[in-house]
Amino acid sequence: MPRTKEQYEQMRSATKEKIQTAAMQLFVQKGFGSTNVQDIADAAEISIGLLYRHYKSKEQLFNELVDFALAGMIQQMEYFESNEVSPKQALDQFVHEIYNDMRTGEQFANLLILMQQSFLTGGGAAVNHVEVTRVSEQLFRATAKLITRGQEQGQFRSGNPHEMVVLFYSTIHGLAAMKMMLQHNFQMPSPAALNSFLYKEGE
Amino acid sequence: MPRTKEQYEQMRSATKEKIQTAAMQLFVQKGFGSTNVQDIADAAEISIGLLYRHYKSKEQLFNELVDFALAGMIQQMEYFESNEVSPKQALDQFVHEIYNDMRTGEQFANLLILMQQSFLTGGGAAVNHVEVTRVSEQLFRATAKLITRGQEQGQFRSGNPHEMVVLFYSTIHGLAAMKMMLQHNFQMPSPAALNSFLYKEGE
DNA sequence: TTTTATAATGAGTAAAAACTCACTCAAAAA
DNA sequence: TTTTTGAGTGAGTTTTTACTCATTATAAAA
Repeated sequence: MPRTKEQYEQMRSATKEKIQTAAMQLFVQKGFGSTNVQDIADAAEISIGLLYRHYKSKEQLFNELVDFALAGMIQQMEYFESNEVSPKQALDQFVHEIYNDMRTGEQFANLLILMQQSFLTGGGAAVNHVEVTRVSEQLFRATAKLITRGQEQGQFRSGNPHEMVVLFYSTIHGLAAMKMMLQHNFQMPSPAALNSFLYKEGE
Repeated sequence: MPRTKEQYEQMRSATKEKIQTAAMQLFVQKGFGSTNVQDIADAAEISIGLLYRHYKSKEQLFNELVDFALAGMIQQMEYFESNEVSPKQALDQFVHEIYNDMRTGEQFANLLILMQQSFLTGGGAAVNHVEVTRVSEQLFRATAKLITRGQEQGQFRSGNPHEMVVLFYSTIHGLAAMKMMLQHNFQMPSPAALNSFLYKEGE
């Protein structure tokens, strides 16, 4: 006699999405500690009570968002490890995706900032922190292998692959931070500039 | 009959420094919102009361630390504008300082992270935010001029100077963030790698 | 119109955190 | 030994914020 299972399911997932969107925005904008649940509820246009029907704590909500970022990293890592395309193609694609996303939106930048915040958040009490570190290391290793292969094939500059990986992700992460700070004054550098330090001149 | 002015002054500045050191550490480590004044007082080995004799609020303390970072940026900017050395020398020196600081300590990285946090902190209520943006823009402009001069003198790669500046500072900032995240797993890339995208091959 | 299952509400509560203030402490000189 | 002055204290107060729960709203079907 009441609504169907599917209807309820649809309602729930709709509000969950509103919460996630609002929370992501606010956590990135103000930080975990300076964001309060009332703000999140207001931004999502729901009541605090409803927020707590979906997440048992502010921390759990934050963790779920971090998990999205982790899932994205794992997916990227798996693609790098699949060897479907050449190292240069793989990194060009990756940089291109980032470029497009960061020019037109902020999805990607937000996930990176959130990831960084997961290291601040409690100092120990919060978050799976360990999981984040583990996945990051995996992605770094996968990317280093890619670079090594690229060097063997002769398209990439020589240099310590691990060092190059750190520099690569630092640059991307730094761009996300700059975008957040400079807002509309931020001008995304071209993909070519972004990975020029990886490739030999002219490649 | 009590202590001299100088003695009191010395006592005050000693505790002030303890507060600043502790606060810097904690703000960078846990973020403004997740750091509480009790923690800061404990880390500085003083009472909360004494902390409030030096700073009228947690926010004011944070702002003073941000001001240190701003002062550093202004100093750097003035050096860039003084034209005491060639563009390449100026940037090489700068990168070298960063390299040394980030290999052996965390002073520099901490200031950058703090700067980023000044954008999160209240979302508007807190911090001089506007001041930070203004000084950043000034430093960016000064650095862009330096790059332009370097290009005219033929040592620098061609490319949009503003774009190169954004990439340059993004990379540095990203390295600071990486250092904070990876902790002892972080391996600082060499100065040569760091600014290779600025210079022509072989310069 | 009534029943029913679950979404949605928000005042209320408890815990945490920012901040105050009446007091003690320390050491130099009278 | 006493006086003086400002540093230093931390229990206590106020404010903020995370979280609860008794209650209401909704819409499909009987």
